[in-house]
Amino acid sequence: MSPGAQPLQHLRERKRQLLADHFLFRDSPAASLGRILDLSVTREMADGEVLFLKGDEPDGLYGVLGGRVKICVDSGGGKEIILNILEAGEIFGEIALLDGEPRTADARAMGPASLLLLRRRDFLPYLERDPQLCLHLMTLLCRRLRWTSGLIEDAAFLGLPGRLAKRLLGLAQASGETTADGVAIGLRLSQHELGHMLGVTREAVNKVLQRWRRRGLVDMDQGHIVLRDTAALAAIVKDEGLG
Amino acid sequence: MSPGAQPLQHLRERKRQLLADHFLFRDSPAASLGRILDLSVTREMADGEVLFLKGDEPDGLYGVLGGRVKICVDSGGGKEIILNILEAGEIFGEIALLDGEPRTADARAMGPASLLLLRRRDFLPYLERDPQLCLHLMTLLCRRLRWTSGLIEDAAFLGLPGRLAKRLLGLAQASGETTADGVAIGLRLSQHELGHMLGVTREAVNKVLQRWRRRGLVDMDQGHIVLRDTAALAAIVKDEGLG
DNA sequence: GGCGCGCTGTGAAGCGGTTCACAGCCGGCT
DNA sequence: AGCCGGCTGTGAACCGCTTCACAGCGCGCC
Repeated sequence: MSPGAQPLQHLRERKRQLLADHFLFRDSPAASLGRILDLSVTREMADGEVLFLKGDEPDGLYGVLGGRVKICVDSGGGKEIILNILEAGEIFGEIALLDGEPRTADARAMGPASLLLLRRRDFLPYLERDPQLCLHLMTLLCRRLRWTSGLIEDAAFLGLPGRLAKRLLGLAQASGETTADGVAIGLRLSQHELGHMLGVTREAVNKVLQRWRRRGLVDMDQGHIVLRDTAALAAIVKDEGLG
Repeated sequence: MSPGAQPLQHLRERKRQLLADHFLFRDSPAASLGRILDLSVTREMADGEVLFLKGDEPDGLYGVLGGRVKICVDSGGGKEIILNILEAGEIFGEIALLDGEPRTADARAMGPASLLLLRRRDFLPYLERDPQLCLHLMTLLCRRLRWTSGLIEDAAFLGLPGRLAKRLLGLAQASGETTADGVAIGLRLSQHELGHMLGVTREAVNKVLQRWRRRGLVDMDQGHIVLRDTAALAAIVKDEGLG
């Protein structure tokens, strides 16, 4: 169980698992997977360490072997928005991989993390000869596009309570565990970070959560949030949706 | 010059031009282009006519032969956001083409328009055997992704004046003509539509524009907007960016 | 232990944009 | 001509979120 103490064979096996389990490489034969694996590099990151910054020249495609990575953008004046938080098993960085333009956002480790890197110059030539993989990559891009369009819609149509409820429900689905009291969100997120995800201040998030706690919709315990009434939260999203 | 009176040869030629000029098919040999052309269908639209709605099953990839098409989303309660306005020569609808999921937004004609349609079932098999085209399609998706990420950033970091200035400068670049007074925006957009592009009300747009007109930054004349001082507008964008 | 720091909780004041209400203007239609 | 509908211009009231200010709490670190 103790990470870092594993021999090299295990590392390669972890990398293989990551790729094999991801839908990008679902249809790749074992031989191709092996060749891709040979091209891959690993990188260990400390808490808060920067992987790349917006504007950087792209290096390649990343996969999360362990830990979490935050994708975010900073305005000059201290403001920040968190576009996404990626967990083990997820792959990111496709945009700059494919078009070779500078990165569109920052990536930093949240807590220690270990990553897999497929360098652009190694991977691209490979990609050109694998139409199946191309198609999967396009599906991935489509997913991202649907996700970002969704964010734009939500920002335009929902108020803070609606967006917060929607996000909490999403987090619960992605990493929640159901208990007697309701669904506990696995991720430990500060209210500050929640605010950054929604484009509002920490205080605004707090006030909504407090209101909901008094009404019994949620519960908070040292940073962990428990959704006690997911139906009511879903209703808040829906109500605000109709203007 | 009179459209609609053209013989069929000219129509096919217009379609060929659209495809050949678009960067998606830049590297396609003439033969492939001909075959794709054979698969394509045209469609004439009246002002305001609906091409498809959010949630519809996808039919295929569209190209604008003439006129303009508005890509937008409606909330239940009358609110609307305009995600994009596409002009002749542009191609859209790739997301649903590629992943086969329901459409993410509505598309309607702004004024009469004529379109080209490549049906999904005809085009997809073709695509699978053309890795070069796949790569270009991915580049297109990347561009869209960069565009939508930009919208999210702007919404989070800029106030209304910043977003408006940025959008006007963008429109000027895309369809502006430089005159003695400054850059006139070719597109005739109502303030209502401008508001929908920025996620604010028509009144808010008006008040900002009036302020700028009094300061000599812009001029308005029956719906046409002239940017008289693009440098000052760019400065507004930049200033708010570090806020 | 005690100190400091980062997170949480809360209220007061301010502001940006909405909503509502109304007036003028232009173009199209009859 | 006269009317009507859609766009523009403008002010007043309202509201949601920000900003600022401060207090408490838990945890790690010296």
